Amino acid sequence: MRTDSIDRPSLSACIEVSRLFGRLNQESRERLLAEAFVAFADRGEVIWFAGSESRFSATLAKGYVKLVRTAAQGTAVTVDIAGPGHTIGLLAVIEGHAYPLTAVAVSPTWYLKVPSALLRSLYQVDSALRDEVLHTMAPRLRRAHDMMARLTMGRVEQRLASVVLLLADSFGVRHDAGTTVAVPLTRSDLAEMAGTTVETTIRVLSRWTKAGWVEMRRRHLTVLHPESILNQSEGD
Amino acid sequence: MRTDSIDRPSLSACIEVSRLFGRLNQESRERLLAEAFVAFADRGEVIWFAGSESRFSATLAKGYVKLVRTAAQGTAVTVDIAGPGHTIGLLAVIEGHAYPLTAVAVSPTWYLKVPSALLRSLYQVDSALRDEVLHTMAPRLRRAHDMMARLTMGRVEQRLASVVLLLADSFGVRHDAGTTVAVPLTRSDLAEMAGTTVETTIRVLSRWTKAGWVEMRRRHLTVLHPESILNQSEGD
DNA sequence: GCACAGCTATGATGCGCGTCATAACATCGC
DNA sequence: GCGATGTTATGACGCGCATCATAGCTGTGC
Repeated sequence: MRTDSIDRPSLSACIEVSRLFGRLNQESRERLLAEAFVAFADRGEVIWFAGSESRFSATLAKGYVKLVRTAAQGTAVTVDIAGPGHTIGLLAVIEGHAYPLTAVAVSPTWYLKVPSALLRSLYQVDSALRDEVLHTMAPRLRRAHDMMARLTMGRVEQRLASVVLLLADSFGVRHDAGTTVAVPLTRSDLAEMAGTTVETTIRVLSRWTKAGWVEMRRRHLTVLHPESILNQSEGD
Repeated sequence: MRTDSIDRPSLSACIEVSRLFGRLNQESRERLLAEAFVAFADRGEVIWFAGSESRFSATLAKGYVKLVRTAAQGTAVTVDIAGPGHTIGLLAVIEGHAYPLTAVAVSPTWYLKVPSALLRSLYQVDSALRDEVLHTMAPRLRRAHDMMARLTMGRVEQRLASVVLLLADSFGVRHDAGTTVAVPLTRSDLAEMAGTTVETTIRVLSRWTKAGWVEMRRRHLTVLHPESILNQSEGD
């Protein structure tokens, strides 16, 4: 089933949800409305490839995007995930570099496509935007360092736990029983993030399911006992 | 042997080598000269702990500092290394957060200590400084993503190779025979960066030494055949 | 309905590397 | 000089997890 264009958000809706463009001054905002446009990427579709010239940034309105680093031999590692409100490709565009990472939609995604020239000129003019850029970079750097630390040390089970909890933290929807990760991820996606294989990921997740710590339907993961999945490996 | 205070660099020398403060306007520069001061940290000394309130940033003049994340159980992971010209603690100070990482000197280090209040006020006033901050963050984020990818995938031997080559690239001194890493690192430091144990690191390095790919004296590592140490694991 | 692709699941096998020894050196302080 | 501490080095053992193989399951297109 294809996502209908009925879901298509308006230009201004895209700007609204954005942390980056949300507080733009009137003039900048109008330029954005005039020159930026809304685009769509289906699940699995590549928005841009690592190494290609940066022509635009993408501000996500609906859906989720994984940022992937592909190694020489073909193994791919997901180093970050972006959701609604996030802007990706920002640094590459502003600094005029090629995209360092490949961006792939993990769910049907609507996003605001801002041409490089426009973004750069807005960046020059609007000092509020400049501050916002820094504010969006800081947590990303911190997340990256955090994940680096968690990934380099310890058991695979711990690493998976870290990944799952980070996801629940960043994109979780809390309800009575637990927290459901809003991003629709396959075991393969999770494996790619934790730096392990699909098989091991499946094994660990079924173990957790049997223990009643998580629940999984389709591509949606619900964390019931965060402490348990974290401690199992630490304590033991 | 303690590093003598004879080596102590002047305030202006510290500012000179800095990428961040190098192009400051006259007024900002004078404030810096008036309110910042030079400090020293011996090898192994902690400059600040993760989680503590950020009171100052540090601009390195001589020596090297590792940025470490310490996990709950005590295992430490080095997520970044800074050398002369680099400024650390920047984001924490500007955003008014606690330091996210622990900073430890890996060699006798002289640095410029810039109080938070001063840095923040300079940041507000001087727009050139603001741009520089972004320029210094971008490569760090890229490096972090790069290392994340390399660390999550593959053999320990590859990961060590990545770490060593990154070091040679960032802090290498080229000469006829090869590239010598300027940072004095122990096997334990390298292990901490590659996410492995000291023993394995030693084994791998002796293997490389026997193959004639690297040379090591004291804490100084020289890379002779970069391609070999990278390919051994990939190709095989 | 059927076929096909993508995802989930489970079991057998082997080896990479973490863990636990033990010891030779180097470096520093006294 | 001496011992204390940190660093480098090597060997034995065993488990965790990647790899390979196989199969049930779910959704999508014809």
